[in-house]
Amino acid sequence: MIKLSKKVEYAIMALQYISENSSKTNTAKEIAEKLSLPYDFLSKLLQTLMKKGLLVSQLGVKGGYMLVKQINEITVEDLMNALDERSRIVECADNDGSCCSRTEICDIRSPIMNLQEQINNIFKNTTIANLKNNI
Amino acid sequence: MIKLSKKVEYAIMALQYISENSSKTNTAKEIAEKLSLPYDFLSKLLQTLMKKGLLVSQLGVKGGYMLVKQINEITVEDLMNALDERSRIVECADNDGSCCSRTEICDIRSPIMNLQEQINNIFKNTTIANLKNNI
DNA sequence: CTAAATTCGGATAAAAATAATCGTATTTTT
DNA sequence: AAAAATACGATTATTTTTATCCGAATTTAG
Repeated sequence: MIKLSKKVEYAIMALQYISENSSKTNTAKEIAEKLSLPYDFLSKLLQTLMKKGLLVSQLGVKGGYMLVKQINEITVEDLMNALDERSRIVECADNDGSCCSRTEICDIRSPIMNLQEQINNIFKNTTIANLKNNI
Repeated sequence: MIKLSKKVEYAIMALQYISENSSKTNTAKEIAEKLSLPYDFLSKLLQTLMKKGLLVSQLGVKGGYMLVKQINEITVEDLMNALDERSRIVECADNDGSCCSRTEICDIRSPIMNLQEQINNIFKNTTIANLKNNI
C-alpha cells in the first residue's frame, strides 16, 4: 500500500543502466536482458518515459534510448508523475475534496494533505542518482 | 501506489470518533452510520484493532469498543502495522534481499531502504490525534 | 428463559489496480 | 529486401484491495 510500482522500480534501474552506458543508444532488449526485467513491460515503460520527455528514442536498427537529462536531475517524483499519474495517499488528495459522500463530516482532510506533502517532499528530493549503492 | 488503504483511512476516522465519545462503548454500527462507512468492513477492521491491542471490546448487548490508549499515543505506523502487515515500498524491503532473481545485480537495494526509512519516519511521527482538522 | 443487540470468525465475492503479453505497424540501417 | 528496432493498441492474467455474507458466541434486558 505504500509501495513503489514495478514501473517505477524498473524505471529506476533502467535509467541508471542507460546512464552508465550513455555513450550509446540502449535498446529495450539489452536493458531487459542485462537487468532481468520483462521485455514487453519494460519496453512500454520506456516508451512512456520517452513521451514524457525523460528519454529520447531512435527508431530502426541501431535504435534505442538515450537520456535527456542526467540522472541526478531526475527525481523519483518525476518518474512517478510520468508513469503513474497518481501518487495520492487518499483519493480526495488531488481534487477539491468533494469526491466522497463524507465530505461534510470529513474531519481529516487537511491534516492528511499535510502528510501527503511530507511524502511528496521525500520523492521530490530523491534523484535517480541518489538511488545507487555506493559499493 | 503511494496510498493509504481504506482500512487505515477508516481506522483513523473510527479511532477519532471513539476518542470523542470515550465515555461510553461505541458500537461498530454506530460508528459506521455516523461516519458513513461500510459496516461489515469497518467491523472487521475494529476486530483486528482489538486483537492487536489498540482497542478493547465488550461483547453482547451494550457492547462495543473503547480505546486502550489515547489517540495522541497511537501513530499511523501503529495502525499500518496492525492492519496491513506490509508497508514496504519494495518487496525485498522486509527480508534479507534474497527475494528476487536480480539479487546479484541489484544496484539499488540499500538506497531504497533509506527511502523506506524516511517514509517510515513520517508515519512513525504522526499520531491519530495529529490527523484532525483544527477547525 | 427468551429475545435482541452485539462482537467474533471464517469464507467468499466483487472490484480495482498492477503487471504482463501479444500482434501488428512503422522506421531505419545495412 | 531483410533485419532490428521502436510505436501503439488491445487484451489477458495476476494480485491486492474492498466489501459482503452467514452463522456462532456473548451479554443484557425484560
